This record gives sequence, C-alpha cells and structure tokens, in this order.
Amino acid sequence: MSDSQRGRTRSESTRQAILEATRDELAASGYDKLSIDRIATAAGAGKQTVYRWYRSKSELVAECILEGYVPSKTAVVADSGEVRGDLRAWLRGFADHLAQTENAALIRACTAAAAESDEVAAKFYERVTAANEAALTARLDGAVRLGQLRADTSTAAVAEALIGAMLYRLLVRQAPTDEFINGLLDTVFNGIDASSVPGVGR
Amino acid sequence: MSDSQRGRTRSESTRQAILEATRDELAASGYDKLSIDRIATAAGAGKQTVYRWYRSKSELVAECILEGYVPSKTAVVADSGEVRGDLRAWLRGFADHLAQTENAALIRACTAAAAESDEVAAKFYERVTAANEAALTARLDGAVRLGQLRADTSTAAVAEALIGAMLYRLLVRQAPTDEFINGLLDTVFNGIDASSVPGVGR
Amino acid sequence: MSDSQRGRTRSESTRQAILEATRDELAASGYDKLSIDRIATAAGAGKQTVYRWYRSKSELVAECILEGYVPSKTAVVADSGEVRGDLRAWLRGFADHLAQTENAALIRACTAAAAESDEVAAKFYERVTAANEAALTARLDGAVRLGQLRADTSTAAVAEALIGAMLYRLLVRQAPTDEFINGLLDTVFNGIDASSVPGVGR
Amino acid sequence: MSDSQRGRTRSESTRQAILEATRDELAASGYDKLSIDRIATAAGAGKQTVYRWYRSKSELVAECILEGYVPSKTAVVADSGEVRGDLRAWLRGFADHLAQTENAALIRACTAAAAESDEVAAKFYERVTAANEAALTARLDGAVRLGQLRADTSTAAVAEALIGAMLYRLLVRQAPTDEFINGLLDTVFNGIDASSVPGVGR
DNA sequence: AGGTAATCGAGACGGTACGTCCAGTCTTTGT
DNA sequence: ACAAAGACTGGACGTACCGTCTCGATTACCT
Repeated sequence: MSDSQRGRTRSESTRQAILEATRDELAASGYDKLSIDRIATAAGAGKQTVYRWYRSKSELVAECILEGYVPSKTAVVADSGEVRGDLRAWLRGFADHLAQTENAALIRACTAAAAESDEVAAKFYERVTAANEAALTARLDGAVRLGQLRADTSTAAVAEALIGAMLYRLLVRQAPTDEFINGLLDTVFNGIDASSVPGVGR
Repeated sequence: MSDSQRGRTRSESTRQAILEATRDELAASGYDKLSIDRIATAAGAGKQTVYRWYRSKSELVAECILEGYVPSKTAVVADSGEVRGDLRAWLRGFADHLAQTENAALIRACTAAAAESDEVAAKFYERVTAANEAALTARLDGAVRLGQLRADTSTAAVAEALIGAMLYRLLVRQAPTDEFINGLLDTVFNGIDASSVPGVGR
Repeated sequence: MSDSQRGRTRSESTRQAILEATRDELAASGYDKLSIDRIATAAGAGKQTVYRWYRSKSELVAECILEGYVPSKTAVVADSGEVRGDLRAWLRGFADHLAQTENAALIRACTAAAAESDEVAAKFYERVTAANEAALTARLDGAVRLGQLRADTSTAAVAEALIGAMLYRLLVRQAPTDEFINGLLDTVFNGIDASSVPGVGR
Repeated sequence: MSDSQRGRTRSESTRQAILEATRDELAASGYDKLSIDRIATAAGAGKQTVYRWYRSKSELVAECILEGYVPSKTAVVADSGEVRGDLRAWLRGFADHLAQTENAALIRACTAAAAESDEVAAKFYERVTAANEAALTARLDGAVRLGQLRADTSTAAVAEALIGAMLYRLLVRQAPTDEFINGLLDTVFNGIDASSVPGVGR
C-alpha cells in the first residue's frame, strides 16, 4: 500500500494538551485575547506544533468545540412521561450550566468565534444545534406519538427557538430565570393565538 | 458656572466620521480584526482623537451600536389588522435585511463584540432587544386588546424567542427561510400542546 | 518652509541606548547570534523602535561601527623621531587592544558582519581603514619628508598590509606576538630583495 | 575482532553530496543564512544524516573548508627563475579567482564562519594559511638559496602580510587591482627604509 | 488684541502577539 | 545500524496593533 507512514507520528497526546489549554484560555480570556503563544506554552508544545494541527485561531477553536472540549452538556432530555416538565427540567439544567461563570465565558467565546468565522459557525451548528435538536426531537417525537403534542409540531422550530432564546440571554447577560423559562414554555406549549386557549372557540 | 468651555471645542463631525469608519471596518473585517489605526486613518483623524472620545475598542463599538450606525432596522411592526400576517411580514423584513451580506457581517460583528464585552452586551441589549421588543409589544398588545391574542401572552418571551431564533440562524449561517419563519410562527401562535389544537379534545 | 515637524520627535537617547546594547551583544554573542529582541529589551526599547532606526541587523551593526561604538582605537601614531619604533609601538598598542577578549570578540563580530553585508563592509572600510591609514600616512609622510623613508613609499600598501596582517591574525586566532610584529616590520622596512641589504652589492 | 561492521554502512557519497550542497548554499546565501534543512534537501539526505556526520553548522562549514570544497586555489607558486614576477603572477591568479563573484562570496562566507567559531578558525588557518604559506615558502626558500632574496627573510611574515592584505581587500570589497598588487610587492621587496634604496647610503 | 488652554493630525514610544522559519533532537518505517 | 522523512521543543524573525505620549498647529474662550 502506498500510504505508509513516513517520519515521526504526530503526537495525539500533544494535540489533546493543546485543546485542553485552548479551552482553559478560552474560559479565562475569551476569544479575541486568545494567545497562541500562551496556549503552546501551557500545553508544553512549540508554536509550530499548534499551527501544524490548526491553521488558525478559529480552526483551533472550532476543533475545540467539535471535540467536545466545550461541552454542549445537554445530550439527553429526561422522560418522566410529563413532557412539559421534562423540557422545563432540561432548560433549567441548561440555565444552571450557564450560571457557572466559566461555562458562560466558554460558550460566549465560542459564540464570538462562530460570529467571526464561517468554519467555526459550521462546527458550532454541527455540535450545538444538531446535538440539542436531536435530544429535543427524541423527546418531543415520543410525546407526539403518545398524542400529548400536536401531530404537526415542528421540532426544528421549537429547538431553535429555545436554543436561540437561551443563547441570546447568555449574549446579553440576562440570566435565564425560572420566570423567563416558564414564559417561554407557556408561549411554545400554549401558543399565543386566542383560539389556542383551551375551552375557547367552542 | 464652573464647567465653562476652555480651549478648542471637540469636533462633532470628526466623531461622526470615526463612527462611520468603525461601522465600515466592522462590516468588512469583523470585530477582532478591527484596527483603531485603520479607523483613525479612514476617518482622517488622529489616533488620540479616537481615544479621546472612546476609551477602548469595545466602547467604540458599543457607541457605534447605540448611535444607530448599526441599524436594528425593525423599528415598527405594521398593523394591517391581521396580527399573524404582520409578524410574518416583520420577520421577513428582518430576514431580507440579513440577506444583505454587509448587514449580516455587521450584526455578526456586533454579536462577537457583545460576546467579548459586558459593556457592548449592555448596549446591544438596550438597542436591539429594547427596540424590537417595544415594536412587537406595541403590535401584540393591540391584538390582545382586540381579543385576537390570549390575554396572558408574555410579550417578552415572544420577542426574545423570535429575536433569539433569528440571531441564532444568523450566527450559524442558516438563512432564515420562509419555511423556517412559518414554523416559528406556527409554534408561537398555535402552541405545540395537543390541547391547543382547535376543535380537538371535544 | 515645508519640512515642519510632524508627530513626536524621534528619541536620540533611545538610539544611543540601542547602539550601546548592540555593542554589548556583539561583544558577548557575536554577529549571527545577535538578537534584536535582546537588544531592544536591553536598551529598554520596543523592537519596532529598533527597526524604525535600522532596517536590518547589518545596518544596525554598520551604524554601530560608524558611530564609533566599536572603537578603531588607533587614531594616532606617536612621533618620537624614530619611525620604526613608533610603528612598533602602534602595532603593539593594537595587539594589546586585541588581547582583551571583549575587544577581539567585537572586532571579529564586525568582520563577520562585513563579510555578510556590502553595506557593513563599506562602513567598516570607511571607519577602520580610512582612520588607520590616515594615522599611518600622517606619520610616514613626515618621515619621508625628513628623508628617513624612501620617497616612493606607498602608504596605502603599507597600511593595508599591516592592518590586513593584524586582522588576519585576529581571524585565525593567532595572537600577534612581538616576534610576529618584528618580522612584519623587518619585511616592510628592509624589504626582502637581496639588493636591499645595506652594504651588500658592493 | 571487536570493531566488526554492524548495520548499514554510512554512505560516503551522501557525505560528498552534503558538502557540495553546503558549498553551494555558502556561495549563494552566506554563512548566517545557511539552512541545514535546505542543505539536507538539496543533498537528498535526511537532516539527521547531516548531524550524524557533523555535530553543528560550524563544524560542517569547517569540514567543507578542510575537504577543499572551498578551494584555496593557490597550491603552488610557479618558478620561472624570476621570483618577483612569480609572486606577481601568483597574486594576480588569486585576484582573478576572487574576481568570480561566486568564489568571493564563498571565501567571505568562510571568513564570517571563522570569525564566529574557533573551530572553523582553526580549520581555516590549517587549510588557507598553511597551504599558501607552504607554497610561498617553497618558492621563497629556493630564491634565498640562490641568493636572490635576503637570507633573513621571514617567510611567515611575508605570507601573512600578503594573504592578510588580499583577504582584507576581499572583506572591504576593494578589488585587488594590479596597482595595489604592485604597491604591495614594492613594499615587500624593496622595503620602505631610506637605507634600502639601492645605491644610497654608501 | 493677547493670553491661555484644550483639541487637532501626525507619528514615535514600550509592549504583546502574530505567523514563519530554522536549529538540533527524536521517532517511525524501510533497507 | 543507518537512511529518508518528518514531527518535536524552543527561540528569533520582521510586521501589525495596542494604548500612551509628544510634537507643531489650530481654534476657542477669557481676560
């Protein structure tokens, strides 16, 4: 076979160390104060090695997200039978996660990175939306099958509205209070149209 | 009074030129590649003059947003009597605005800036959410009064869900299609709870 | 007049500090291990300031030579009436100067710099040869006028032979001993041609 | 026997290729821009192979000189019976050699290398002075024996004065003209002392 | 009208980080 | 064991900006 190994094999453990150092820097300093020098030093690596793996700051951050060094944290939505309560619990779990300053800083840094780079944006979408939407979809679809939710529910719309609202709150430094979460759930579950009020329209 | 004017008066027109140059740079290069040097040169100003008005990069960007050099574009929601149609029109208008690459780049840059700086975040919230929420509230409250919408509608929740979803789409480079907008409106207007289906539950 | 001062005036004292730091580095580390970073730090200057004054390492070294931070040390040849003794004293003075390791390192570094760069070579010639040749010429011409030396003496040839021999010795790490100096003077004063032996040929 | 051959034998032809590549780089780029990477690539060798033969850049250059890849060019001084003419021819041959830019660059690079490294200086002396002095000595001694030159001629002094003067000219980029060479020979053959003028001093 | 003082464009200052290049070492597969 | 290939740490390169400071040259108010 022609693709035999030539030269020293690239050190996977160094790569891990770089990603970990990046995550720490990201949480500590934010995206645009990231210093490749500092990351390399913290990882015990040469600067060139960082650049060998990742061609730019944004690619590095993107990989950091994708490899899960920035946890999306919210892989599954519990299933207690009561779908609204499950979603509330999930959103509160998300809110609790963001209540940790370090986590908040990390995700904000990723947001900044995604805003600056198409590449990071793609990874961000892939990791954050896809994962969360999958989790939500799994739970919502079950509820739809049981007749607890409308058959025409657009999972994608619900997922993006919820995630979007949470990230927006994170961005503008408004902690997502229980009140806010309840308002969100009321809107999404009940709808706002007058005809959607149970017992009305009969 | 003691704060009488001494020395040369600060040139308001230079300040305008700085803000305009900042907006252009922001759209062209994004937040973390902003260069005060370039801004000053483009504005025909000295660097010191920039710093005399704004103490830092983030303060400059914040002011840029607040002064409306970054337009929120969506000051009012039309009132045709049909509230759902009005919201659809408003969201489509927003989507059209973002379809212009320059506008999209500009708002993404502001997003990045807000992610990096509490100060910018505050101004961003003040300008973007407040303005849009006010516009939505004005329209929604009218509809509530006419009995077209539920009395318990949480305007804030609706506004943040809609804005959040739109910004999230911007962030992850998914253009907000009509389909997406319709899904969003269906969710928000109809709700997803099975009991919210009109004519069901009888 | 149109050449009015624009911007802050360049700091002459910083320039001096840079040249001094360069000389120290040159003596300590030699030419190709010169580090602009270290020079800047030692001079308490930013790297950019070094590059503002001198576009390259070689230009910096050249200026260092020309400004006399690398002393040619041998400005004048004494005049005791006895020209051969005066030259011997001058050569011994040169040898003593080179016996100091720091001085030797410094001149060797300049030699290396001159070898690598036309620009430095020009300055080196201007400063070292010109100065020494002038000193030698002044002394030799006097002796010629007094009839102590041949009228057809080529000062330039003598100067370059002496300086060349001394620098060559420095280069190959052969200390210029008294024996060597005497051999040199014998050759130059007496000549090697058999017909130049006094009292021979009769 | 204990020094039996173990493993693959070191390739002499690779070593030659390395030295040739070094000479080419030296002539093209000078000493301090030498790149081991480039040399290895040009020689079709691995970097480690270079370091297996030569422990450092300066040792490599030193060896390059010693192996004659940097030609001293002037192995013998012709013997036509007329010693002054022979020396003139030899010096002119040297001058012609240096007139080739590539040769000049090569020797200047070696000079720089010698200035920076004791090791290279030793090899330089060994190869350049020793070889030339031997050539000059062979010729001068013959002339002394024939009574053409003074019996007390210091060959070493003559050799170093001539070589030193030529190298100094190379260093300061002053081509050694016929005029210069003649001045040098006049000085060395005739001497400068008034008493050395033939027919005078009686 | 003349003095005083803050502002202006310009650009040098000490620094920090960039992304590239190279030195010298280490590791892998192949000969 | 040596060879080519190439990844490794470490460190210097020359450039670009940062935010501050210093120029001479404007304005403007205040005697």
